[in-house]
Formats: sequence, C-alpha cells, structure tokens
Amino acid sequence: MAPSRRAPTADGTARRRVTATDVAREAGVSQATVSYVLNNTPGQTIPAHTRERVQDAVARLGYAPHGAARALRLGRSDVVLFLLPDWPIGPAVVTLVEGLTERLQAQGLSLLVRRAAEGVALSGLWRSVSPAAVVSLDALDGAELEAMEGAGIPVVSALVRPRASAPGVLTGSHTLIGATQLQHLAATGHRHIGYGLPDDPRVAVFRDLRLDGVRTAAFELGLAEPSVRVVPMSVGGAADVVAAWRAESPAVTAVCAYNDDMAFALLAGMRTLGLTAPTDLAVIGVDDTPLAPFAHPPLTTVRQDADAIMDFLTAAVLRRLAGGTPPRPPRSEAITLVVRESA
Amino acid sequence: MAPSRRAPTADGTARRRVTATDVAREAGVSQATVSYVLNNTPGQTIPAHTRERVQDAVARLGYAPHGAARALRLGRSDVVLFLLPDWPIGPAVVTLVEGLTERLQAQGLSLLVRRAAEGVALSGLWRSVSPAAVVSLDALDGAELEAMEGAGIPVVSALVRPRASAPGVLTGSHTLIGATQLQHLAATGHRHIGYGLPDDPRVAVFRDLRLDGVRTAAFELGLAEPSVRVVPMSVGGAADVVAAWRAESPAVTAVCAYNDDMAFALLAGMRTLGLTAPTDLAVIGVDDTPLAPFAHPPLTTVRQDADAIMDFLTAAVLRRLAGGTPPRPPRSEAITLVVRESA
DNA sequence: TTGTATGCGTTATCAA
DNA sequence: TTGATAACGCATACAA
Repeated sequence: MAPSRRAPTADGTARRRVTATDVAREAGVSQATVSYVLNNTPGQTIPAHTRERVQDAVARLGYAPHGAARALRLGRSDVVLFLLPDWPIGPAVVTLVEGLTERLQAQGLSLLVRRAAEGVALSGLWRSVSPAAVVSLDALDGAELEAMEGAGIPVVSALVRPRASAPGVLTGSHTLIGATQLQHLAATGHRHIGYGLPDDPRVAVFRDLRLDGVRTAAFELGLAEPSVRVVPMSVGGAADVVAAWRAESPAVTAVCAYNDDMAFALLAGMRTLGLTAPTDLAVIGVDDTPLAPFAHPPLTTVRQDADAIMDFLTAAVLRRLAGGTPPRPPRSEAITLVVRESA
Repeated sequence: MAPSRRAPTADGTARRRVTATDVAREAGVSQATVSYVLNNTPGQTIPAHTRERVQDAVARLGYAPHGAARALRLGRSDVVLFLLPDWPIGPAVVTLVEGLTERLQAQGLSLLVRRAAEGVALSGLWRSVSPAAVVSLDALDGAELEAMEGAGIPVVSALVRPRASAPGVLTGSHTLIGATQLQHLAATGHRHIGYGLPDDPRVAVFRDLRLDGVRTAAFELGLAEPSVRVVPMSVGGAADVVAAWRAESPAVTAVCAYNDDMAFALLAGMRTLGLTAPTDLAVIGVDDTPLAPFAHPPLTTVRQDADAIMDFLTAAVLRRLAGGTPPRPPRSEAITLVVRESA
C-alpha cells in the first residue's frame, strides 16, 4: 500500500505515476540511460542489448514521459496552440482545425485548440501551456505578440487584417473574395448590386474587408456604388431587405451575401415574396458550405481553398520551429468561384 | 548580453523568462513570499504593505507563472482536455465547445480541444498535458480510462453508446431522437416510413442508435418495419433514393433523415423530381441546424438541448474535481420536436 | 511574518 | 558506454 499524494479514484485505488526512474530500476540501468534510449540522444551510443532491456521495461511498466516535467526542462512542449477568436465558428474553421491537426500530428506535434470566450482575452494561456508554437486566426495584441516571440515561441497568424503584412502572417484575401463576388455579378450583366451585411459585430473585420473588395471592384468596373443593407438572419427580416432592394430605383438586381448562411436566408425570404433567384434577384454567397448545392436554387458562391491555407500554416510553423524564416504566403490564396444556379 | 538557451527571435532578441525569483528580487522579498501572495495561500497572513510591493513588481515585470512548473509541482494543470473523436464535426459539437469553454473558464479552467486525427488514438496525450480533467465525447478505451482514473484524472464522458451507463457518463438519447422523429410522422398520419442512413462509417454508432429508436417506436405503434436506405450526400444520389422509396409498394410517404444535412439533400433531390414536401414525401431531420428554417420548405426537425448537456458536463467535471461523485445525468436530455413545414 | 530548503520528473553535462 | 548530478520554476513544510 504505497502512500500517494494523489486523490483516490472512485474505486479507492491510487497509483503512483510511473517515472523514468522506475523504468531504470526495472531495467537495471541508470535513469539517464533510459532518457538516452527514449530520446535517441545524438552523440550517445547505446548497445542494442541495453536498448532492448530499457524498451522492454518501458512496455512492461507502461511508462510515458511526464509532459510537464519535459516542458519545464526543455522550455517547450510539443503542443501547438491554436487560438480561435470570439467569432462564430463555421465549417471553414472546422476544416482548418481538422487539417492542421492531421498535418501537425504527422510531425509529432499536438494541435490543441482554444476558443476565446466572449470578450475574455487569451493572453495568459501561452505562458501556462509553454507551446512549441502558436497559431492564431485573429490578430494578436502587439505587446502580447512581442512577449511570445520574445519568449522564443513562434507565432504564426492566419490573418485577415490588411495592415499586418509581417512575415509569418497570412494576410487574408477577403477583399479578393468580395471582388470575385462582384465581378461575377457584373459579368452576368448586373449593374445595380446590393451587399448584405451581417448582424454580428464580431465579424466586423471580414465584413469591412469583403465590402471593401466589392466596392473597389464596382468602382473599377464603372458600376454604381453598391447598396449596402444589414440582413437579419430570419426569413421575415431577410424578406424585408429583399423588398427594400427591389423597391430602390434603379432596382437592385443582384446581391452579394456576406456568406452562404446569409444567402440561404435571402433565398428563403425571396420565396415568401414569391420571388426566385436568379431571375428576380441574383444571389451569391461565400464559403461553399456543404449545404450550398442543396439550396433552392443551388447556391453560387466563392470558395477559399482550405488546403492552401493549411499547407501554408503548417509549413510556417515547421519552418519557424526549425529556426528558419516563414515561407511566403500564397499569392492569392486560391479563391475560386463556384457557379451553380442562384447567380 | 545575457546568454540564453532560447532560440533567438526574428529581431535577434532573446529574453529570459521572468520568474517568481525575479519578482522576489524586484520586490525585495523572498520567492516564497511571492508565491504566498500570488496564491493567497491559506494560513499565511501577509501584511498589505508587502502584498502591494509584490503585486507592483509582478505588474512591472509582467510576470506570469510558468504552467509547466506549476503542473509539475501540483501534479495537475488547470487545463481540461476535451477529446473530440474522429467524426465529422457539426454545429452541435461546435456549440458544445463554445459552451463548455465559457462555463469552465468561469471556474478558472481552460478548455483545450483535441481532435482525434483519422484513425490515430489520442491515448498518450493526457500523460503529457497533465490535465485537471478530461471530457470525452466518445467512449474511451477501457484500459486507457482506467489508467487515467488511476492517475487521479477524472474522466467525464458525454457518451452515446447504450451499454456504458457508468457514473459520470452521459448516455446519449439517440434512440429517443429516432423515436421522436417516427412518432411525429406517425402522428401526422404516415404508415409507411423510410429511414435515411448516412454514408459515413464514422457515425455508425449514432446511426444504429437512432435507427433503433425509429424501429422500436414503429413497432410500438404497430407500423411496418421502416424501409432503410443509404442516402448519398448529392442531389442526384438523394433523388434516386427518393424515387426508390416512392416506387415501393406500399409507397413510403415520409422519411426520417439521419440529420438535417441529409434532409437538405433529400429535399433538393425531391425538387429535381418535381416533388415537394410534405405532400409528396414528408421529411424530418435531426439537429435543428441554423439553416433549417431556411430550407424549402422549412425543415421540421428534432433538437437536443445543448444547454442541458453542457450544464451536466460542467457540473460533472467540477464535482469530480472537488472529489465528489458526478451528478446524475438528466433523465431525457431535453429532446424537442421543432415542427416547421417539411413534415 | 518571512525566509530556506526540498522535490516534482526530465534532460543534459560531465566524470568515470 | 554509463552513471551521478545539476538545473528548469514553482509550492510548501519547516525553521527563524
């Protein structure tokens, strides 16, 4: 009955943790040797015989290194922290998490995702997790970023804000997204175009960026300034906005929705008005949600190639970890227009 | 030029970490005192004067405790590990993550999410993170679970499999979901009912559980065995299945979709056939996706109350952390029928 | 009331 | 080739 600091479990047992010292004793070697074997320490030649004995003992005892101790000693863990902002999390972000998890896992790194809680900053977290690197979807506070880099933690940002074009920062192509939307509508003959603004203040960055792209493209094509309206995420609310657009003179004949979800709302609102896309009003979304092909009519949308982003992010993390400089972000981040029937 | 182990940052700087000892020196007290102040150590009375000096120094130096060192000393971190299985992650899981993050944050705990990569087990992770607790969406390997509990780490499972009704395990109400779907269809006069099976093998557990609920309910109501078909997630594929259901004799007049996404596919398939719900074929989903109200026609579906689940999970974690036994799971986990127009 | 000293489990330096 | 041993940064039992 070995005494223990740990809280007893439900069934009353309370095992002590298996340490490298236990393994050493079991294998009849010193604890240092265990470490050498387990880490393949360069410059240390271990005879096959010893190596085997150690590995047997490890297996027998079910030993696994203590991450905290390792992190304390090494100054970093094998965790990559993925900081998710306050925003609503859509399928695109989920895909990103899935892809990054797999890619980093292949490199022996564990992606741990932390979502920012409403309003609260994640500032302290990195100090307590000692991650090998941090990937952030949002812009980080300048001082915070400096502190992290100062502590030797590479920060890679998949960012979106136009200003920050620092190395290791993927400046999003949201303006390009907006431009692509508008260009498609213009190419299909529309002259008076609306822009549907989201209600949620948390996505203000994207909203502004995308709208900016739309505006600029409209200007370049010699079109009128787009008619901007906030679109509520309800059938009735969306219908009202649609009606308002159509009542303008000249009437709006096509709208860029902030994203596919909004496009769905718009389409639903139109139906209650007896209207159909694209004849009465063309609608184009952003994201290419899995549900987009099932919209009525099937949704025309703009997609951002997730693979390109994930590859860049992974490469950036790896390069920084190896002490190098981050790769250049992909030029235009593979924005593709997916033409279906709604526009 | 202080030497440092750390990799130099991009700009060549390489600061040493600020430790509690640094704070102590700055404040002119001992490191122990710093610790006392920062942790409000019970049984230690610190005069306001000293306390202030320490806190000033902390602020001035920007000190934050080193998580790894803390975890090593305490045996546990303030991280709660949320293990996400291999399955496709939908809006429901996202909501769960958001809710748990906030609730735990309010208790000073950080929820870190780890998605299982394709096929690879997450077995080792807990050993290296030293979490205060683990929340798992999936069933854990028995040995693994025992090891974690043995190490004093409470494991709370939001489970779904019927067998495991152990304490701290939330046995899902998937059969109830299926039953609710069928009961609604029966109540609206349908006698010959279809069940749409998902293609993805990863969701087999839910699939079987929900189908089981449908079957049982059908039996209890004296209806014929439901006609089960795999529904591909494409307009054409879904259309084929719809046609097949209608070609049966007696024809299927209503279907339970595995989830809302599938319901969208089915609805889209029907449209290509010139069919509309619920007249030609009633369709009911599961999840109440944000997009469900925007379906054509608006989707009737079954919703699982996320709040109840999150509350239970949070309570379970906290109770176990306090050394107590987990609360009893909510009896029926608040399944609600959301009637719109598709069924 | 505060300070000293110890150990948590590792890795890495050095001597054997 | 291997084995003592010293940090890593913190919390706490104990001494002052």
